[in-house]
Amino acid sequence: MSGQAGIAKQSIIEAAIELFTTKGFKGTTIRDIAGRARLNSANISYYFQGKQGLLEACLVSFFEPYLSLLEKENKKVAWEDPEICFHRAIRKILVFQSDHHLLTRFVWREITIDSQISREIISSYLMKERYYFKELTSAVIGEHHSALPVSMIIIQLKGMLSTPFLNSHYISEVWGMHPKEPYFIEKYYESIIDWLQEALKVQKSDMHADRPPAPAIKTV
Amino acid sequence: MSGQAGIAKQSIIEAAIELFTTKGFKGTTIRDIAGRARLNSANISYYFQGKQGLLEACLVSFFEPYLSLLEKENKKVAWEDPEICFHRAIRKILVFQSDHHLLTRFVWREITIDSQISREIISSYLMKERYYFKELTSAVIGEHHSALPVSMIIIQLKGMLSTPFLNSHYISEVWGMHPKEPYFIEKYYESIIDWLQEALKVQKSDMHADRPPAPAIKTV
Amino acid sequence: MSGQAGIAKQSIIEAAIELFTTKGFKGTTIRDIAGRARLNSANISYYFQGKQGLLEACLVSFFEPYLSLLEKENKKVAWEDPEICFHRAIRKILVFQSDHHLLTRFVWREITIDSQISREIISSYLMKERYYFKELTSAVIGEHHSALPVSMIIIQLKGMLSTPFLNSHYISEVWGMHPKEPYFIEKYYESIIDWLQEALKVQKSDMHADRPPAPAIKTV
Amino acid sequence: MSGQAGIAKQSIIEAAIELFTTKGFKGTTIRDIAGRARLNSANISYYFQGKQGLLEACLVSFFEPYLSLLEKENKKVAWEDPEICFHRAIRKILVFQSDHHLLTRFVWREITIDSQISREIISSYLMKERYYFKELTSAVIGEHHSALPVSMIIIQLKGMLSTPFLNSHYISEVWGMHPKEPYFIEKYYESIIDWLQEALKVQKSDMHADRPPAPAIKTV
DNA sequence: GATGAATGAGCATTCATTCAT
DNA sequence: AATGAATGAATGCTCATTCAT
Repeated sequence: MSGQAGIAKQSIIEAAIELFTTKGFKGTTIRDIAGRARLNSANISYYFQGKQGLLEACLVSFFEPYLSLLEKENKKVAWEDPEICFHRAIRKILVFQSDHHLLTRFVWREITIDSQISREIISSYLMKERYYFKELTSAVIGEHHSALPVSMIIIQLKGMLSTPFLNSHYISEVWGMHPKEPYFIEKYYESIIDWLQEALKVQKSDMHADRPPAPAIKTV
Repeated sequence: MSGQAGIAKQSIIEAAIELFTTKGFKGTTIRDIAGRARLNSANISYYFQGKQGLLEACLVSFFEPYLSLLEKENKKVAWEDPEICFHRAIRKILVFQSDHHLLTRFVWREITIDSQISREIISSYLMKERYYFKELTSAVIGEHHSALPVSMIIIQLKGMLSTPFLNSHYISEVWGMHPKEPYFIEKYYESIIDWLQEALKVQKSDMHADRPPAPAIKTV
Repeated sequence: MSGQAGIAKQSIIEAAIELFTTKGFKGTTIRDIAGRARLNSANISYYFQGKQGLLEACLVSFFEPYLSLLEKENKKVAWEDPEICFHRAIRKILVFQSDHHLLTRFVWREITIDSQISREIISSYLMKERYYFKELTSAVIGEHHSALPVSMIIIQLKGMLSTPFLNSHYISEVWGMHPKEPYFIEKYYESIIDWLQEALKVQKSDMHADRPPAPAIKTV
Repeated sequence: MSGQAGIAKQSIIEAAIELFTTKGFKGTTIRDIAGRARLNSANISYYFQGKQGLLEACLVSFFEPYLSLLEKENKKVAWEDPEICFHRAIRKILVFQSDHHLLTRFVWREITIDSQISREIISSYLMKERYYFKELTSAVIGEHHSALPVSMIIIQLKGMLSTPFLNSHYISEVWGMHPKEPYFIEKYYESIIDWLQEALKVQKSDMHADRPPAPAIKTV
């Protein structure tokens, strides 16, 4: 019984992720979802207490394993080389996102909309994510100064991790392959590590000594 | 008359950008927009031939100056140092996006939704963007090989340029400032240049000779 | 088995009466009822062949004992003082309605709605009620004329008998007690009898000889 | 313009009253109403902010003139014979209810349902009604005791005034005429006055001296 | 006999759009 | 040019009912 219902719930979530991703949350009707899941639309309200509940279920199905993954790597720092842990965390995140590339695109896009998402839920998830990134970074650089300030590293890292999934069309055009393909993930992982090693490099002197001055442009 | 109408059109676009950004395109009603612009909602259909037309007007108001900017820097490569041009282009893009941070967030988010946007328009804009980025990159590295493949550079650059605007909440939390503030833009510009210089470095030998092997993780 | 089922049926009816009374028939869902009766909602369709059947069961549970009561008093007229019988009938009706004050409120309200009730059932019940009232009245006044025409007596009596239950909030406010309380029923019974005795008084001459003329008001 | 809209609003209210009365509030769909008013159903939300708003408009359209009528007669007590005022008030109420017999049936029925009506609105209207009835009664009996306690007079009066409209089918059967017909209203008015004069009769001794004892019936 | 899953019809409501003025 | 009234399609949701277990 609960097994039967579980299958229905799962098929609804899968249909929802696909449609939410391609058409947006607001652009998807529960009839669309029900049609794709080959169920009656009333079941969505029945199982998830409404469209909003379904959205939250989708978000949870992304954030729970995502943060659990980050937490796990964070704990290993205590007895393993922090840099190895950090690299492995990045790799696992890429693989996880690749395995759930639709959901990933949907989540990182939809949280940029103020409404329609219970901000409290999202805020707490993002706070945890930031915390884990910061801890991993700190563990690597220790007492030293890195080439980039920690806050900048975190922001850029976050951008790098989500970019392929938010710009999948772009990547298809440039690479002729979908961002979920293992080969792309592998290459992309390598390029992030390259950047990260450079960014985390311990500094001895003034960090921007030999950079040419920025061209002057006036802000409006 | 056309002056009066021009003012009305402009105030509609401004209201639309604000609301589209915070509530999403589908989540915004034309009555919301009309209310904020202090106009009757029938005017929107009147001026823009419907909500869809308003959306396209917003996109055009972003992409036209954005691509014009890129094109201009691209032309200068003929008689100026390509690297200077590239850096200046990056700087101008950041400043432009900062000046129109709401619109920027809206555009880079909304184009990840398949529906509701005339794909032809978007595709051609993005194709041009890619072309300019590729030309600038090629102009810098010339015949040589860079540390990163050109396609990877372009993807990461694109991610870096949009990340602060797509994750403005995140940046507020980490930096205690909004991504539109000049100080942030300045620092962020510097960090992109650092990364770009590293990425464009001309290679003599195998690029990944001394990187530790990636930890093995099986993809599902 | 039928004992078990009987208990279930009874608990459903009790829950239904309570909810139908406070929320109306249409305003009550069978899940509400099932929830209150601590049963699965499918049982209601099972036991009563649908919500409509449950409604009819409720109506029957009111009208059967109500009319049986009236019939009984009507029969006694053959060998007892008709006036005593009439008074006793009124008393019993008040007590019966007091004992089932929720059901009473529900029934007298719901039959004023044309739809949703099998009119035939209701009509035949009300016809019987009218018949008994008329017989009782006739038995008391015999060949004579009463102060009020019989038809008027019946209508006002009907109004008086149902008023306290249809206006229970009103009575709570005025009396500080619920219309189901014995003290109120007692006083109310007395006032009806006072009115009835006056109304049934045998007339010798023109019945309205000394009433002041009604103030003239034009009907729209 | 506002004239046009006024006509639409009025036709909606008229259709609503008719349908609410015969089918109940919950049993009436806004499409029913819109269909009868020959308008699109969206107009109802447009004009009345939803079905609930339409309900409230109907209630207000009953209670405002009803209470205004009562208030007016109440004021006249200062310089006219209170009994005349009371009788005239009763007459006007009957005429008003007769002129709006559907609305009357609907209102006096629907307020017996707890839900779906903003209780605060109703409560304040009923409180005023009670107050006016009490004032009129007190003005007539002055310092003396009436045959019936004031609270009992008010409750019975209320019942008498609403009974014909709540039991219109009943009256049709008994009288062969509809309760809205002037002849019925006239006769009914007379019978109320008869009862009222008896009830308000000033008492000299114990009021129930010669009434036969009530037959004993045990309450369950 | 009793239950939870599943359904389809129907609900109030929203919304972009049209149109007469 | 500009507006308020009016519309119809579509949406999320509710609910009585059915059915397999």
